[in-house]
Amino acid sequence: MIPPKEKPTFIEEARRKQIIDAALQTIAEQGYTQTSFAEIAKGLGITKGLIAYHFDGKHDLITSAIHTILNRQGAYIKEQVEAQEDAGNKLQAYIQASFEYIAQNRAHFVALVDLWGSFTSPEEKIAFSQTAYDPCRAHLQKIFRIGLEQGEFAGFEPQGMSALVQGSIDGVMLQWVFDPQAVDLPQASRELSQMFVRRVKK
Amino acid sequence: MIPPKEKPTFIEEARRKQIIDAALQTIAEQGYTQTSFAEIAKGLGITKGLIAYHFDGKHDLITSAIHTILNRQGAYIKEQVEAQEDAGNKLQAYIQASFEYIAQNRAHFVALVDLWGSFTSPEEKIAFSQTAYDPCRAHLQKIFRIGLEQGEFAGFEPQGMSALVQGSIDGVMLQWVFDPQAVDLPQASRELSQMFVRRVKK
Amino acid sequence: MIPPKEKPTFIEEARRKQIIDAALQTIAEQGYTQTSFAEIAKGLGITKGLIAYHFDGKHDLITSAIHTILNRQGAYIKEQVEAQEDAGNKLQAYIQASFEYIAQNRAHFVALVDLWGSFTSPEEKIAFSQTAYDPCRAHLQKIFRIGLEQGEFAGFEPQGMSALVQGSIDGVMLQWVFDPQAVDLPQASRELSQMFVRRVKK
Amino acid sequence: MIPPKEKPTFIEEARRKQIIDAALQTIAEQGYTQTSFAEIAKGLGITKGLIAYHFDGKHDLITSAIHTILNRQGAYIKEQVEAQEDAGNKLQAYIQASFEYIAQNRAHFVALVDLWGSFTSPEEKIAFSQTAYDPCRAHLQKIFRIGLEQGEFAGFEPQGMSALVQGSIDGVMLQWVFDPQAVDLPQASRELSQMFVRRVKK
DNA sequence: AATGAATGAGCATTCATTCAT
DNA sequence: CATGAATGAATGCTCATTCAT
Repeated sequence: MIPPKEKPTFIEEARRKQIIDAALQTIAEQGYTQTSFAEIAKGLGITKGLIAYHFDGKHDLITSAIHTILNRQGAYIKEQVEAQEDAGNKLQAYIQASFEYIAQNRAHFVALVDLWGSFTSPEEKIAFSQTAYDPCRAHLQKIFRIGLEQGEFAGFEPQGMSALVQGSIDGVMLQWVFDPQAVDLPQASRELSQMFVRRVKK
Repeated sequence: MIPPKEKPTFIEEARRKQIIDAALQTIAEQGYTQTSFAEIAKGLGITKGLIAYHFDGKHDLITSAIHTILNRQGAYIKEQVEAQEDAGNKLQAYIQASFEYIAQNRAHFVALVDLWGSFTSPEEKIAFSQTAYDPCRAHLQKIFRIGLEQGEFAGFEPQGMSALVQGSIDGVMLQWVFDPQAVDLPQASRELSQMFVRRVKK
Repeated sequence: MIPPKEKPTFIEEARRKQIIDAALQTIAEQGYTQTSFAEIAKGLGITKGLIAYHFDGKHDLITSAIHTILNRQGAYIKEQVEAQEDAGNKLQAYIQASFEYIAQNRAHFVALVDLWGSFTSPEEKIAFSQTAYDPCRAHLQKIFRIGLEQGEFAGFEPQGMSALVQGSIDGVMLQWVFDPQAVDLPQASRELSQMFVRRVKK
Repeated sequence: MIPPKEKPTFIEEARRKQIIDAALQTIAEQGYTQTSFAEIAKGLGITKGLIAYHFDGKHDLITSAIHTILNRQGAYIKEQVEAQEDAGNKLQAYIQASFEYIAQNRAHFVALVDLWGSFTSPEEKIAFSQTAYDPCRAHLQKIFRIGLEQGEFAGFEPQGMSALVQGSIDGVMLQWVFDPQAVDLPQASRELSQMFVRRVKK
């Protein structure tokens, strides 16, 4: 009897992480369409067969890579937000942490933007959208609800506002990802957090 | 004397437009990486050789498609902005026209997002960024300068603010492009234009 | 009733000649495999459709081009040989005229060498061989027979010797065609004609 | 430290040799322009992808094939020449070995002639010319210098004479390659070696 | 006589994937 | 675990050829 799912060994996990990081770097440098298994393998000094061995096809690798990026960023933001007590400071922390993480991991976001192109069907795109945006918007809504409940915020609708905040962060980030000289990121971070904090506060 | 560039014939222009539109539709439906000459040709009932005949390679087709999208949107926004007299209304018109055009041409923007993935080198990405963003940010800056000169606006720096406004529009649009049910576009349009108009007015 | 073969009009002949010359130049410059109808047409300022109109396919154009080269060279050599009275001088004239013509029309022979590659089947290759070599060897044999009959030449077999003379000319020419600096053509011409005249004379 | 070039495995080398031989045979039979990866693969019962796997593009395959031909012939000639003691016999051995090798490997030279057509730019042609001719002419010059130093040869200039000898061999070979019935190869071999030996001897 | 739009077959090349070792 | 040989489908692109105008 073959067990259907062995728990991954240590070396297995290490390899996967190593391959994902190499993939992200290659995608950031050369673009998704130019990133083949062979290209990733070359950068690691392994063979492309080994990548196929550790991942269940290209789709699995890409999906894992995306989750890695989003999880790391999500964890960083969560940490910063939880360090703040009141809702206004939490919102400010959310926005500024988002920009901070992006600024320190530009390659990840260059890759992420490219990876959007790896989804073909509308269903995949919607699934990716939910993976990427839903946790973010849900986090923002939670902050908004805390503020509203505690009487610190007022006069807006949490769901719509979460899309606005997240969108503003992403849109500004995008310009910077494409051309770092086009946007002054710290300034944009300050301005956006001020604007939105003012907007939602009583 | 041989003229270096004959003016294109009527049928030439019609075919190019037809192929570009088909390409945009196919990209929107199936994604850039799945969009081959064969796929586009199949949808049009022509051969892929004909596409190669009318375009100087895939890069030319993609570039032409991008310019088509951006030019059409730019023209629409310009028209709406110029219909307004004072700077505040111009800014509001810019934001709302951006969303209106996107709402009516979702496929174009689904395609546009995918086409980001068609650029491989950092140089190409920066070039694309400038093609896409520079005219938009320049237009916004012009509006801001008018408002500042006429004493209608005050207390901000036009260059940074233009990146913020454009980024907020794009980021919100992006969520809607990926999943139309995730964002209430008209509400986002109103909210954003109010926020930014308030921010820049004296 | 449609007449099977109209006699070619003046403009028809002029066009064919013009196209053949352009084809030879393009082949010499860019190689046979890089020489498309479109390339030839571009150099002439006409369309590739017109080439197809005047020639019965690519094979016809190539064949015509080869005949043009060989006829021109053959006529020049014949003229030089006939200007000489005795067989030894005729042989010398043949060899030196061969080199002279080649030296003044290098592009034609660059093209000719490339055109060998246009024949696919062994039958075509043999046919080309006969077209190219038979008249030359026949001409040489005629000179040899004159010399033998008049008692000027002796001690060899005309058929084999004609292949040797023609081969020596062609082989030396070939090195010069590939790299003009590799061979001193006038010196080779003198040396070869001296060697062969001595060999066949009594 | 990563070694820049691993030594090829046994199977790798065997495949390369197999593919090169099949390529030469196909080129000889059908001509260079008709010889596609698909055609070569079909003859071997493998896929064209495998050819692309073992060779770095068509240019690499062609270059390897040419070197294979020239190296094999060069080795054979060298062996025959070195078996002779004095310069006159070395020269005779060179000429006769050249013809012998050609006679036994006609397909290789049919292919070689066709492969001239695979070079497009003048630079490539000159490079090929040097690859093909320089070692041959250098070998001949070495023989000539030995003869001159030992007082066996006299009255000629080694460089020019080497081009003449090589050219005569190639030109006669060419007629035979195109049409084996057009030339009596053994007779030509004897005649040429006699003529040149007489010419260079004191 | 000449054009240019259109075709369709063919090309080298790329690449995720499979699998015996 | 890891390799490297092998596959086969797909891709962008070229080009001689056809034909209505």
